[in-house]
Amino acid sequence: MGIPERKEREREHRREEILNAAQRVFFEKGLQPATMDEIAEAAELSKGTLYLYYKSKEDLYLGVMIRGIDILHNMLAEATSTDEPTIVKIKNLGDTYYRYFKEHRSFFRMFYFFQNPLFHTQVSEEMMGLCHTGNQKLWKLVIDLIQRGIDEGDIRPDVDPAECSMILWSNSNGIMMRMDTQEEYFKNMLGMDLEKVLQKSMAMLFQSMLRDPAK
Amino acid sequence: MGIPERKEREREHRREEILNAAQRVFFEKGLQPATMDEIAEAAELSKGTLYLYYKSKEDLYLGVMIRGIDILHNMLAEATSTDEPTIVKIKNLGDTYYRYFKEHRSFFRMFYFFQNPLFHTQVSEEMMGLCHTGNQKLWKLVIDLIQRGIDEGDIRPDVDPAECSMILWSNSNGIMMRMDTQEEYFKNMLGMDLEKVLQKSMAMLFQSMLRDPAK
DNA sequence: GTAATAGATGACCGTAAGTCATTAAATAAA
DNA sequence: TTTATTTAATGACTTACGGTCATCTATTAC
Repeated sequence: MGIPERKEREREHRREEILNAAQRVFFEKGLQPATMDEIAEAAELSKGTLYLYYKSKEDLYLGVMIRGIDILHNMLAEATSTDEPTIVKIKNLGDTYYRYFKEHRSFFRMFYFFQNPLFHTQVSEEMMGLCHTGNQKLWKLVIDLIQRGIDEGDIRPDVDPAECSMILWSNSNGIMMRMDTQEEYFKNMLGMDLEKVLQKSMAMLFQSMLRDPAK
Repeated sequence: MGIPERKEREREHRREEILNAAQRVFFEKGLQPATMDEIAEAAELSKGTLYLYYKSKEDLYLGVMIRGIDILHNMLAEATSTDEPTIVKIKNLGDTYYRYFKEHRSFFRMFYFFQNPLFHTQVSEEMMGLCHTGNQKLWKLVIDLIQRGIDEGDIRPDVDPAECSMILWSNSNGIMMRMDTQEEYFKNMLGMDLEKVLQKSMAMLFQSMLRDPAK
């Protein structure tokens, strides 16, 4: 009796197809301007059908965002699976997040939203759970690596890995958000080259984590 | 002929009244859920009248947000108009922003929005200009103070005041955003006390700015 | 007292998310 | 193979809300 299995596969496939369509429309128009009718048309389905597969527009949005989280996680995992010293890998994390920002800008922008609690009022428990899982995987990856740096003696033992991750994340994210929306503004108003600010600030933060600031 | 003047005063007064109503409704319900009908009712006016005074819902939102910027600016200005040493004043900036976060949470949350470019599609040039002006005043206050710290010799001369402000802002803002939305989550998942993380990270950043890290 | 102007109103419009009765297709039963 | 049943898909419809505008009202000018 393979019918239920085949149906389940078909259902999964359709969910993916809908997500593909949603991704195209979201990336082209943005969350707010994208309409369910447009997504339905892109998916070559009726609007009603979308709601058989996803509870709400926000759920669709989160579905796409989770793809973005996975991509980032894969990039970070790859960047830290080399045979370089741990301290170099930690540096790689920052560079990789910046590369993600440059290469997957649309995904990066989606993270803005999730940040804002006012915009997930219609999200299903399931999607929220997936988001948290993905998020946790990201944090774990960074925290574990810093812990390893401590264990290996390159990073000061009084550094708290979780706190340290938070600081690195806040700094890079804050600056990249500015780069995304107001790069020109900051260039003109304050003569700031945000890319340089990012590099310098990350270097500074790394420096202050090191046991031996000579290196 | 004082009639035009009186009318102008009345118009200003009504604009303020509408903004008061909008603020009440936005603070109670949030931007998305708040409706123009509710604001009109709170202002004891018809919806059409709101549009005689403000171009759009987003303009109203920005009007309220600008109040929040002004409050923050006043708090920062006051915190740095003491006769303490400059280096202490810089420390005060961070503490004051945190106090703002605690005491004016609703205003702090409004800043999320402005951050997100997808949500000001209906904003008037005028309001946008006011926002930028307010924003600039904030940056100027911080940058000038850091410059003074350099001039007085407490802060390393190779520090770039604008870059430095950006780093301090990114860090504190990033952590406070997390505190706002996910304080419990980070406490439970990673055992992080975000308030402590904020204190420690700010201390660390100040430290690395100092000419003589002894103090 | 009347005309002209400015201010306020709320019914109305357009749009878009989400629903649901109906239809179509696929599977199971006879 | 035909009929019944379950499952999937549809799109017209409902609801909600931002924004508009012809109409009405009050104020000012003449």
